[in-house]
Amino acid sequence: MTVQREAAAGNGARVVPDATVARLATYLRVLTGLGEDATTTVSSEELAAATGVNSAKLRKDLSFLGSYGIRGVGYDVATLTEQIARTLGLTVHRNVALVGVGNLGQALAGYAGFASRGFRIAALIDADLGRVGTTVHGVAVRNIADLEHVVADEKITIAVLTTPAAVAQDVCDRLVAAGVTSILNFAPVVLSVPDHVDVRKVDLAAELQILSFHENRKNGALVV
Amino acid sequence: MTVQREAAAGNGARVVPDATVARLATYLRVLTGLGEDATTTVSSEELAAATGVNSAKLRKDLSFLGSYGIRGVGYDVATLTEQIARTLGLTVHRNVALVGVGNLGQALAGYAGFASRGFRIAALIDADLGRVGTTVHGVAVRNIADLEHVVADEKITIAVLTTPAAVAQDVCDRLVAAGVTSILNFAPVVLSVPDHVDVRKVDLAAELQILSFHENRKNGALVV
DNA sequence: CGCGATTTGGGAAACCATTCACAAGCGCGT
DNA sequence: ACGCGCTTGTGAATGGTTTCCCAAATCGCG
Repeated sequence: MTVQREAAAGNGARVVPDATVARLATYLRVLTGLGEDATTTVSSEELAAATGVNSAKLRKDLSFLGSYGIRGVGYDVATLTEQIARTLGLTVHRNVALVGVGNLGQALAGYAGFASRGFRIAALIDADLGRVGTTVHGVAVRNIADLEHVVADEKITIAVLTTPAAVAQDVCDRLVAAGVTSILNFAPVVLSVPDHVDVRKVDLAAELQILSFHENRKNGALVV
Repeated sequence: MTVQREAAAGNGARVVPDATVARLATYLRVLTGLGEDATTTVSSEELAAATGVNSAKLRKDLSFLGSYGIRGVGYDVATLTEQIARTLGLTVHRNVALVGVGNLGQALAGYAGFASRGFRIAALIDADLGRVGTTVHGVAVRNIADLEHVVADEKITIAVLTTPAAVAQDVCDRLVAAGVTSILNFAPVVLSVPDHVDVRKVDLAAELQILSFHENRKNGALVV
């Protein structure tokens, strides 16, 4: 049975939908919390409540990873945690470079959530010579002139971009040329990159604007 | 013509799809940039290229706001900018409270992108008495004990939550009780709120995990 | 003043994601 | 050993989003 899913996968490719991937991280966080209590199994209903999704959606999401639940019982917390981590590629260690050590960059460099979930900020890079050579949260700030060396030496494939908007595309191009294949972009610009590079954008002002839209709707409904 | 859209809108309600709203902020940013050059009109093709979307999608997005384009010509930059701003509710001034003045909170408090797009950080709130009374980026840090007063006095409806995960739900409850109806949550927890409150979550570690998934896919394809 | 080049707006089709609904599987109690 | 209650996994239905495509509108030019 289930002929088409395997078939569509081709040589081992695309099976987990994007929307599912985006939720796996949340499931993983909640599961990790459950693992610290001595909880050994969860039902889809419980996990769904804790992660704020519908239980059918959760089951469908988990079914993309394989069949790790037990009918009548639920999911084993340890097994499920491991499978999600494996799917997300968190079993191999990933070094991350952060470029642009301004306010936001410094805050992210010290963000405990990165370290606690297996991402090591292996390099900080900045163009401001006043900052180069200083140490932020235990990591030395390197000169952007050495970007290519740093990326190669530390075997970095993921970069966090917190530079000013004006230089973001330039820095992005250099990162890509140096071998980076995933970029988390906080600069308010649309980066253009080759197909093999993934970019995720976090636009803080946009988030507030989206909230503003909904505020507007709430009030607008009253006014007429 | 177009009977059902108006009808579905009821007393002036829901017409712009969520996916569209999320992109409007990007369009607005690019348009603002164009306005500063002396560009007076853009075609959907040009604007689409600059914002990294498909031109058909862009036209459909804009058509939800009304019919502000001119066939054969394009969109007037000034008009379109204004219409998007109006749709997003950016014509009225919005005061924002930021709760949790740690590393990330301080960085966000100073984030130029908020101020430049019409959001004023009207209040900083923290529980650490060592921080209360200090000034960060020109705004005094208030005691969390006064949260309710601050929210009421400053007429705040939008809050940014950058507290530790452990207290996020408590703080959220108090914000909601005090009248906040939109929350931008950076704490890695799923907040539960009443229906009339909107929450948007920014999960920085999740973003890296999603990138990690794609890194994994890229390599996985090579290995087998 | 009419024609061709251009570009919007939107109907319709294709695609993806969510939700529903239930058969199949599992463990426990008897 | 067997049935009962519980929970998964997944087809099918639904809903939302994107893409395709082209008629209709506008401008500039001869």
